[in-house]
Amino acid sequence: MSAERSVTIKDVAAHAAVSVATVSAVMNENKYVSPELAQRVRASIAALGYKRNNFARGLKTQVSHSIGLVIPDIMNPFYTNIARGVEDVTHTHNYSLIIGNTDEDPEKEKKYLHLLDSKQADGLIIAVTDHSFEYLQELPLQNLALVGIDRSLIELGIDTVLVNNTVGTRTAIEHLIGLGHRRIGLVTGARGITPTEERLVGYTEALEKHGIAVDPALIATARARVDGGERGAHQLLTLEDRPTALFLMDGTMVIGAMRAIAQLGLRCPEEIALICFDDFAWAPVMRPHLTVVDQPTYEIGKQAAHLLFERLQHQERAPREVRLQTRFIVRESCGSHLRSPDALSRFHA
Amino acid sequence: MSAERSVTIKDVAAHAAVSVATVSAVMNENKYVSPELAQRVRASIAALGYKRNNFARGLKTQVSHSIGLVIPDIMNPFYTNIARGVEDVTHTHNYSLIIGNTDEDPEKEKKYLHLLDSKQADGLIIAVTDHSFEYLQELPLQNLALVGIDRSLIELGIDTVLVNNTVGTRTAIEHLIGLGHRRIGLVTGARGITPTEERLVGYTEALEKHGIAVDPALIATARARVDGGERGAHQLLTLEDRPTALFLMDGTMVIGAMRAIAQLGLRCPEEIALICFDDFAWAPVMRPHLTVVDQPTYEIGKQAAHLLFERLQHQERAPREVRLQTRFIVRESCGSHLRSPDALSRFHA
DNA sequence: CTGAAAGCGCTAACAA
DNA sequence: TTGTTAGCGCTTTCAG
Repeated sequence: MSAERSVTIKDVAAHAAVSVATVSAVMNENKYVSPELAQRVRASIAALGYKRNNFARGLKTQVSHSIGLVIPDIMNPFYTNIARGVEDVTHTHNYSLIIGNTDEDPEKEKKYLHLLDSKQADGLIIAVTDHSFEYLQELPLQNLALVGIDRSLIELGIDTVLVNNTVGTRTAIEHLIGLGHRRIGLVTGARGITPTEERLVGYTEALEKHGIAVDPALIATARARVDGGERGAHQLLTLEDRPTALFLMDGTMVIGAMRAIAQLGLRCPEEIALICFDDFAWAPVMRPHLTVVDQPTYEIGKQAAHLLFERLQHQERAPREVRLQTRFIVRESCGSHLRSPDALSRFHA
Repeated sequence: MSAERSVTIKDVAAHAAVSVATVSAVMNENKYVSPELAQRVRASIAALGYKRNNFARGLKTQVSHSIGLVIPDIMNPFYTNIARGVEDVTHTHNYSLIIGNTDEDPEKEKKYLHLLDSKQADGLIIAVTDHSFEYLQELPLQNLALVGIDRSLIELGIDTVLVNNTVGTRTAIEHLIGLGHRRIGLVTGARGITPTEERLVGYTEALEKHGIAVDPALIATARARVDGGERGAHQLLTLEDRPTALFLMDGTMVIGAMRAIAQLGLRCPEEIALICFDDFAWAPVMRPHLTVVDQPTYEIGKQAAHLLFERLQHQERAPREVRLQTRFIVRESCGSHLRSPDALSRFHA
């Protein structure tokens, strides 16, 4: 069973009665070809249903017209949106997008990096699992353009796009403080990665600005998944002196937190206020409607892809770090509307 | 700026003082090579940091070790999970996964098909946008193994994996009927695609079985997105003789439906019962907790990928259609717990 | 303006 | 058991 010999550039040349060089020239539009010939060639291509072989092309040019996206988990809505953003611009460039989930496992990450490298991907957008800085540098990925997302890689001279985590967090925490909260619990994801550390800074800054001491007991570290959020929230909510508000670092964790709250028979926001990073379609349809620090996820992906294609053109351009703004969306879970009719009406507007 | 000439198999051969054929043989393990030589070759590979050029390899072998996944939208959790399932098995095969979103646009779909074809993807998993049957056949995709998901392609001799839509829907509708509902509204996605049509059959069967006439006014067709769900639900709920229950065909639409319900000031499930296809992490954290027809989405992706890799091995195997079972999960939005303490306790168990 | 021909790096006959 | 070599299909000088 062998598929019939697929049609090659030679066949097209023969059919159009020109040389292969001419066929190549019309396809690449990089040489003058008389209109008549060009026309004949195009007709032959259509007639034969010819499609250029990407292997042969790549072998010659060393470009694959594909880029990779390496992220922890596509099922996390944060990354899903990013992926969509990346994919949309990739598509407009007629490139293809290869996706790899690392599950925050450095080994898996390394494997993907090598896989994409051997596939001769032209570039890579990556949310590194931890500050694997040296590791990334050591990798023999010389020909691979890189763009980091979510975790800053600018110190490595790698283009990066992320959000202003510090400000986003500080704003939310100050809002809570303004509502009278003094014991504010924080459930973080993995330590050491940019978003966690920067948000921790925002948290600390907000507290200190208002003369509130940071209580380490109020900071739980957990897996950035539903179960992690549940565990982290549970841990904090079963403290003798439990917090009156909780800040979750991601949109999956907050689902776990709500489970923990329900399980402990607490009422949100009356007994425990709740704010989290990431907005999503169902946030407004949860009870209570979630107050969130929204990240422009789709835009992150888009910008990262733009940066990547830019670098593909201009290898030598200086590395850039793009900081996108978060948006604080007050709904109900922070308890604003309990004290301030204003906030509530703003939401319902 | 030219990256230094990358090391080739020739360099390795020279370094190890053997022929290129030997180097190739040890890498592919398809020929006997004496342990000493093999050792030497491996050492040279490591020493030189040699990585096989995928273009050259593919040009020769015509296999790319990559497959494509063409879906309407990765942001729909249904497809997100499928993608993850596909990706996981792709990864174990050391293949890479190329993703394309069609947005249900046949042109975009066609473009992706061609892109993947020209990239010489070894196979493709696809959720076709509509019954583009002839279209798919006409495509000169001879060398591309295909697997359909969600939409049945078995009549085209293409492996397919989907769920038992008819049974899933019938069960849910009968549950509603058992609860006393007689006017049950249906918000469908695009007509003509397998899931829509099969669920329509399930709906009809359930009604007819209980001697209830199908009222066309109770069936709304809409875009399978949040906004479509909202519009469709709104349309049905503003009928003079509005339904007492709503069945939504997908997990994004139901969010829209809940918005419509809230906007119309209706209480769910007291005034309007609600059931939808697809379960998701946040379904249990919505108020009311959503009663759903769960689809094993991750498993669909996994099975589809398995089918694809199987076909890659055995081109001639007869096409198969895999039907996975849905699971009816009673929570609160159907109103069961209002009438039946049993159902409620079952949920809380 | 068009064509001939030399590889790109690898695999797999075929020889030795 | 190992090596020689002919392409895979395309791009791109370089001649004409």
